[in-house]
Amino acid sequence: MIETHYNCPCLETCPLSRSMDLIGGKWKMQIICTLNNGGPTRYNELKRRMDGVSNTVLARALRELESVGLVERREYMEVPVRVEYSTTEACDALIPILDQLSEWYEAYEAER
Amino acid sequence: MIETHYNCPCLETCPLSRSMDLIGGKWKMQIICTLNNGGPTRYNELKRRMDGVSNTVLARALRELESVGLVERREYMEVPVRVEYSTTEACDALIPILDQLSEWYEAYEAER
DNA sequence: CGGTATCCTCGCCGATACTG
DNA sequence: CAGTATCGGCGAGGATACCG
Repeated sequence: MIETHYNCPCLETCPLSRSMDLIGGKWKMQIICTLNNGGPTRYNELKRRMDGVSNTVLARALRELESVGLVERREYMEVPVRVEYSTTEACDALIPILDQLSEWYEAYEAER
Repeated sequence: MIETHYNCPCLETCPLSRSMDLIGGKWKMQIICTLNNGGPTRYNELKRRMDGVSNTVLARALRELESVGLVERREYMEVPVRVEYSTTEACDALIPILDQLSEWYEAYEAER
């Protein structure tokens, strides 16, 4: 019998790892949840709701999420300027999966 | 109209964040995938299949996964000693969700 | 209001050597 | 074989000040 290599598919191209590259950071899931719950949200309002995040970090995470198409940034030419962030369709498709992950954790914790 | 606070549920007790505490590190999902694909696996065999992980890091991740009940460690009193790692039931319940996350990524990537 | 610029810290990750 | 001990770097995360 020839020794087969059951190498983990989670190497360079693993879609699971790639997913985590997109939503893995410390705040990204929280941003997604907040935008999903509250709809389009202005920058400072988002920051208030996320209690504890700094400007540097929140702005960076938002830019990254926007650059990969998970969050949409809309700038309204008012004075003072108004900027609203919201989830994209690609992001919305992710929500049910995150919900299941939450449910899994609740069940996991209940049995411990 | 009273201003309601749609504060993100993803604060201290958010099950989503707690899930990530369990499986978030750099290698943990890969360990889970490998054990799920290959069944009970010995330490060095696991290390080989995970191509690139060091002893320090793999052993640490395995201990953490074991301590939270996602991975089981079985030590057989042979000479030389044989140790096999496998997924627990709680971990198995997670697999379908991770599969969905992978599928989401494939769809996401296809549309970009 | 909605950020950027700058600097810093801390802990994850890892290489290497060693051991029961 | 299956790890632990030790040390180090490096980058995500963050505090603070400032800007268009």
